[in-house]
Amino acid sequence: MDVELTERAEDYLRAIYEITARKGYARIRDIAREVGVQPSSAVEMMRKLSSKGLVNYEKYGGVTLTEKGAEIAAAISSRHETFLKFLRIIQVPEEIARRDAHILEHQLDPKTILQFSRFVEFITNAPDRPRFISRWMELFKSYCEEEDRKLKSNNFRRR
Amino acid sequence: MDVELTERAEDYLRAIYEITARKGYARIRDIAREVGVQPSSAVEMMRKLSSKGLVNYEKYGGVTLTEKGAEIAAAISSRHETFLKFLRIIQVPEEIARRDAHILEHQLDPKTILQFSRFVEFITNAPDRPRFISRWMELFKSYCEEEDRKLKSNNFRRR
DNA sequence: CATAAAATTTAAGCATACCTAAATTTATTA
DNA sequence: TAATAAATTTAGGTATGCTTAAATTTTATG
Repeated sequence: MDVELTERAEDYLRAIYEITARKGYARIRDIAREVGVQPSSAVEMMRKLSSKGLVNYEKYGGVTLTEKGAEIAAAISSRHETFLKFLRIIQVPEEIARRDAHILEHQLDPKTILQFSRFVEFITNAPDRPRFISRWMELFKSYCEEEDRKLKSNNFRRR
Repeated sequence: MDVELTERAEDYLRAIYEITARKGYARIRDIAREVGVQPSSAVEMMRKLSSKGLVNYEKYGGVTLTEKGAEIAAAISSRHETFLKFLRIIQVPEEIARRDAHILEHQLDPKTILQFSRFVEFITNAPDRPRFISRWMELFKSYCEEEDRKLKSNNFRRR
């Protein structure tokens, strides 16, 4: 039942998932742009994903996800969201967070991913201790700002 | 000044760093075992790292890190420690944490790594708020245990 | 010290995934 | 609708990093 996927194959799947969510299907060109490769590379990967039954791909036709492909892509996408939220919590700037969430979403042990998502859940939704949590976030943010100030003044001294 | 390294090259550097810390030098066999490849693959990588001036390598001789190599390896190793500590904080089991720290130590943006280490610092060393922090850890741990109990009883019901 | 065992290296090959350039197909527009 | 433009595909290559098997070198032992 389980399909072995390379990190890169997962990147392509998530890309297709996001594009099809927007416009119903994905063209080779869209996929290539999203993943950051040349169209010929995207074609190559479509053949592989198609042979694994994860995408519907016909030469010169639009690409869509099969049921199996969509299921896997949704899981990847959900992991992605978890890591994005997590990076925001630890105060990583938005643009960097978006980039690095892509890296985190691969390879980690399911248990690790589970713990990441519990952390996010604990921080954001902890239902009966909101004051405690908001205090945590507040303190961590102040701590980071203080550290940033230290960094800046160090840089200044070095020049 | 900066050297471009693949993820894999970093793995080898850290392996050599750890082995030499233990016994002063590393043999091809040690490196291969540590990285989890065949000796011939390790030889191949030694040639590359040597050509970049990161390791001292002579055919049939022990491998050591150059000054530059040691500097880079130390940075990688420190990142590794940060992620290991982090995974422990979010209650990832030790064995999995050791494995996944290797994955996290690559590719992430320096700012992201900085924020991870600040988080660890904040949780473990926050000097003037130890009661608050130990309370945080305690609460998060309870939360995870509760969730684990839920998982178990769900599994039980499904059988 | 000769020889057997162990370690290392070389050689040849494979898989992934990327690229450019040329060929082909599809879409657009004059 | 014919010609041109855009998109896609194919072909041929490259780089990384891995493997096994054979050759070589080093180390250990009878």
